[in-house]
Amino acid sequence: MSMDNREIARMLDETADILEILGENPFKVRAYRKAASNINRLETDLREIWAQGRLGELPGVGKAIRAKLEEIMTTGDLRYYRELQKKVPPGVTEMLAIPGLGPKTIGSIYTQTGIDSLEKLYQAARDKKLRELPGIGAKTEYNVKKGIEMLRSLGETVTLGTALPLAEEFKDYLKGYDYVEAVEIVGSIRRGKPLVGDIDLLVASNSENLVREAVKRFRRLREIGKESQGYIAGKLGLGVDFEVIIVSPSDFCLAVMLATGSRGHREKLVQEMEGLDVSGASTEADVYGLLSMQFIPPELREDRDEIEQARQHCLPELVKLGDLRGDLHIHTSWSDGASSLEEMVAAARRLGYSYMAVTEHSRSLSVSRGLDEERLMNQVRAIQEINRSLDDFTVLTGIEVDILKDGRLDLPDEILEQLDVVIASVHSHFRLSRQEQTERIISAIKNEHVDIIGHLTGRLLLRRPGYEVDVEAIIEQARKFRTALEINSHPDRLDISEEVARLARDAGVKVAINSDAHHHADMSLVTYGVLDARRGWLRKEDVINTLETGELLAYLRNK
DNA sequence: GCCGTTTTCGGCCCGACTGTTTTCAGTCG
Repeated sequence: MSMDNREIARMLDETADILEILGENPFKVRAYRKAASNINRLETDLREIWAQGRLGELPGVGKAIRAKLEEIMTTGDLRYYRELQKKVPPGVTEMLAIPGLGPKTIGSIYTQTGIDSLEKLYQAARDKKLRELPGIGAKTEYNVKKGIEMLRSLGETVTLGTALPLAEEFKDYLKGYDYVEAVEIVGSIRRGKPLVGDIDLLVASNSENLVREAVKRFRRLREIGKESQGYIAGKLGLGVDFEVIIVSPSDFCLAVMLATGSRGHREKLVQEMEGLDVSGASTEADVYGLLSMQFIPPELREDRDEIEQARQHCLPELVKLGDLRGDLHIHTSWSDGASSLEEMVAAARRLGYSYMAVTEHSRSLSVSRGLDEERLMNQVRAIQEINRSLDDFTVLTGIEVDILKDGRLDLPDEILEQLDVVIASVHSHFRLSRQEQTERIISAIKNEHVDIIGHLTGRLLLRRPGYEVDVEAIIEQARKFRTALEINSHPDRLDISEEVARLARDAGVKVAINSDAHHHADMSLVTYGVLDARRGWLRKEDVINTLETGELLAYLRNK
């Protein structure tokens, strides 16, 4: 079987997981993780790089990993990885997802008890057996139980960041056949939900048998599941389920609409359609038109009040990717970014931006090589130097300053006031009480130099819930002090969430859609942030980085 | 396991918190 970059990266990452549980040299573990993350971000197919004999040129790929990549290229598998899996079964590495439980503890549990699945671990925790092991007490046992319950509640979902690129590749593949008249991604992916259960594709074709055969030849296919007339389901690489529904071209438009959902939205539509002949409609807009409604963008079809608003023709005009004029949250190799300042500027210009703000971590975040005053001022001078050589692009100075435990900021006001953009973010003390956490963030909001609050809740999808904060109180203060909230676009974060985004909008609080890129390739992740914003009903005027350079600078100065 | 205009060997990201202990290992960002 052939694996794509992301599957190969996944295999290296899982190798790192196992090595970590086995107690291997942490630097070796990190080497595998680094190689995996670099491969994940490649824009070129690894196979192509291999064909050119250039695998060794990839950063983080030395002699040993190159040999493993070559084995994957030629055999489609990796013996080293299979051998490691025999020592540490997949059910054991899954335990790494439990918050507070790390490789050492997992290794010790597994070697001492042989527990090799989340299910068995849960039973052991419930039966109070875990606390009998050395180094594990009642508290850890309780956290294990809670952690597994949290993981269960997530169900069998994957992030949009995993599913969407795969869905698009599938769609493009099927579109290439001349007997396929149209393909559309439908279901929750089309609506831009941050977590999705599977990939749903709708195909318009008069040759449903040929389409099913084509599906079976898709290079990302892993297994075929149910199959029937006009329908085929199964599993793709990365373990993502899919369903393909094939309809005749004349039924396509209405079928797309119904299959896009959500269920609640669809049910209301069907009610509206009763007694109405919509068979002549060739676009979704036509159908909504026949129902005397505005076209409802898929991101809004969540059965909130979109149908009512569409009927009254007062749906907002949602912000679009093309509205973004710049990115206000960027890291470079000055702190923990993987790309140089120059590479990030080049990437921003390729995206057609007019500006970007360099916002490194501040000194308290020493893991990330956070900047102290001196290095920050050196960077400001470097940025001024770059700006002198650019006439159609502005690099803004900035910082992602740490909000300390007591709500003070990690850098003094005299420094912050010299910067164009100040983002304040929480990176520590996640377990404060809701009130303490809220007060801490509010004191950052009140600082006159703080322009944006970064990733407000710190949530990581499928990994950890956000910390407890009083969102309403924060929005109220953000409105009062004219501080914007960030939509952190990383598909694992999408923080603030669509719900909070809509609350912010309704309160008149501005939002910044940022990439938080640590690598030049990650600047394009704003597509996910834009989906989040659209699901939060945001318009262009709600988003500060849709402003032109001059307008933005004026806005920041008036803050 | 990777990397090198300080090095082909010896570094590589470190400090704080948590829960377990009773002086510290493990986890996290």
